[in-house]
Amino acid sequence: MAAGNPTLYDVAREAGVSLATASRSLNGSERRVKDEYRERVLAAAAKLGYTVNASAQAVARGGTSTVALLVSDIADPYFSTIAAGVIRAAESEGLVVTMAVTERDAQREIELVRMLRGQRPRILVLAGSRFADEPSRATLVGELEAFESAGGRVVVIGQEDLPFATVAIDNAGATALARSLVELGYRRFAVLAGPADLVTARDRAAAFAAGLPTPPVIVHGAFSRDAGYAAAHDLDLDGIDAVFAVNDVMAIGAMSALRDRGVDVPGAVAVAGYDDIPTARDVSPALTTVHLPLEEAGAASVRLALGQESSLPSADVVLRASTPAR
Amino acid sequence: MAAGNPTLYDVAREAGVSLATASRSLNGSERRVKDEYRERVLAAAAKLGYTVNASAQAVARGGTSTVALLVSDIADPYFSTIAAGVIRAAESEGLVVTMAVTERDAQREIELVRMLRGQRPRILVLAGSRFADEPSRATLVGELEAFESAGGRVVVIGQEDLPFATVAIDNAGATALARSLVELGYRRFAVLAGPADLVTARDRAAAFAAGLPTPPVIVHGAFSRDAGYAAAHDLDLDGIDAVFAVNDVMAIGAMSALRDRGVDVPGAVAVAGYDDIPTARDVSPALTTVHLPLEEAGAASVRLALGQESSLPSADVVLRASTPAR
DNA sequence: TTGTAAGCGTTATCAG
DNA sequence: CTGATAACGCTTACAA
Repeated sequence: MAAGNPTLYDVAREAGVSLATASRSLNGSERRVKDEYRERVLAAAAKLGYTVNASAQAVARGGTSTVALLVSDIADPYFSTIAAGVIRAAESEGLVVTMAVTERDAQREIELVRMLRGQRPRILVLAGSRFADEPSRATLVGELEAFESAGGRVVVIGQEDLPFATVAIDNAGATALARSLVELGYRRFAVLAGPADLVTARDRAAAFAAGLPTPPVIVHGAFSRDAGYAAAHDLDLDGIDAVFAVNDVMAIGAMSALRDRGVDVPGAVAVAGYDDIPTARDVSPALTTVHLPLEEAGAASVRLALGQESSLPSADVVLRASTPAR
Repeated sequence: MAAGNPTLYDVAREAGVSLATASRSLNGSERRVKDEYRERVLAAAAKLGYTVNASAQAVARGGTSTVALLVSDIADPYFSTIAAGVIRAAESEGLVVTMAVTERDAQREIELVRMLRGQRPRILVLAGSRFADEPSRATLVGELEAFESAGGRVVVIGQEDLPFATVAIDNAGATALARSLVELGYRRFAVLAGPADLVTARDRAAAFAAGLPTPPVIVHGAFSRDAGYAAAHDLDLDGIDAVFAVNDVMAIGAMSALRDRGVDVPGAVAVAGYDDIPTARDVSPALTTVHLPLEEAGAASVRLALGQESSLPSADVVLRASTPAR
């Protein structure tokens, strides 16, 4: 029974009409086929279990209906939330999403862009912050420009550091957060700043410092939960009354480390993060953070690519129990 | 400059060879082309910025190199972890992943399977538990059988309730968990059991009860964090000393609800979950749960489809601070 | 409105 | 080992 898929030709034959008529009834633009034929075709298609061959369609039409999404790590809630938005918006436009993971490797990212280019997606969405002074940056930009000049649209979710349409993720909210914490009575801050050359991490750390009367202690590390844990584990807490991690997963890792060290949070030191991932409200104490409209950003990226302007909610400080008033 | 992509024909012309030779140098099977030609082709391709058109390739070859992945909700850590595994394994085989989201809607799932079938993926992975007595089940099975008889492979991640290759997710670990809790001294249990007709939820609740000397209190609801919160919010705690939620996100929601109610966890009641999602260890108290090898399951699904048998680690009980000895 | 036939970009067969 | 050329499944002028 390993039949292979029925083709449009099979359907046409079964329905007793021409290939063209079958095509028009099934996929072609509106109302150009006599109802009787159309119905016969539909019936034949159903009977044979026909599904259109998207590849053949793409070749014939000279383009696909897919959006390619490139993320750093799909298991990270930051990206999976963005992905959810991209998929939701894409589906509502009848587009299918193909996805790849860079693992924050710039070289790998370029290879993946090339591979995804091969799919001829309509839209290519790049989520995930870039590293400063990346030698391969020019190659990446060249690849993306080639994609656009061949008719594709690229959209970046994150910072405005690539010359393409971008859905901006607001990192300046860290300044407002810093001010809020100062207002609550905190004075001596440590910042778990992530990688020194990751644009997002750098921007957030800088924005946070900008909201402070005096410079914080800065600790670098990776951008992950485990790095947050490690940094907080080794942190010299002397005189520190609040820790700001440049993203929530680090902040949550840090809270775990402090707990394991026997440090009272928020009694001895307060903790704050950035992103407002879903679990931020479920850790104990619930995590103060800056809410980012990530799902919306994902959805906005495909709308932007389609030429539909849409505005994002702002990034708002969310004060929770991890930073009570002093 | 809106050139459109260069075709293989362009490359061949630029290199001064035939289409066939260009194809063979770039994609065809190994070593059949004189080095000089091959190099000329490679150079021409690089110069023109050629990338193979995957759709055309698929039409010509009669098949794609993609794996289609269907999940209930990509923002849920359970699925995003599985997705990470699928993507990792797929990439290592040179396969690209396309992905869609069912939102736990059986009708939608069928539509998506049809749409994904249109992409002619090599492999179709279905993650996400099914509902019992689904009237549309037969339709789904028919669709999947058609896919297989046309040469595709379907793999289900979850329970053995569909007649296809499946990577089993072990729900029986709930019995071991129950026994562990009894051994720790707990006696009166409440189970946040999720939807009564969701196979996974039902299996876990039943398996848990099977490990108990006396029947627990059962509360149904949705399978989400918010449902866990709601259920725990309304739960009659009288005489209850431990709550088991059939997945971690519910358990974590429940912990938040108990905290909001002013109930001491684990002092007054202990809480346990299932899955061992990454945040399970970061909530406070850290959550006792059953560890599931989700990433591995995702990766195993594509390996299984490719005929490479691979075994999964077992589901293990992980005792943490949310269930101290009584 | 329908059918014929010419592509779309690749691969694969089959002679040179 | 190379090069014409016929598929592959579908869309879309162009004719009828």
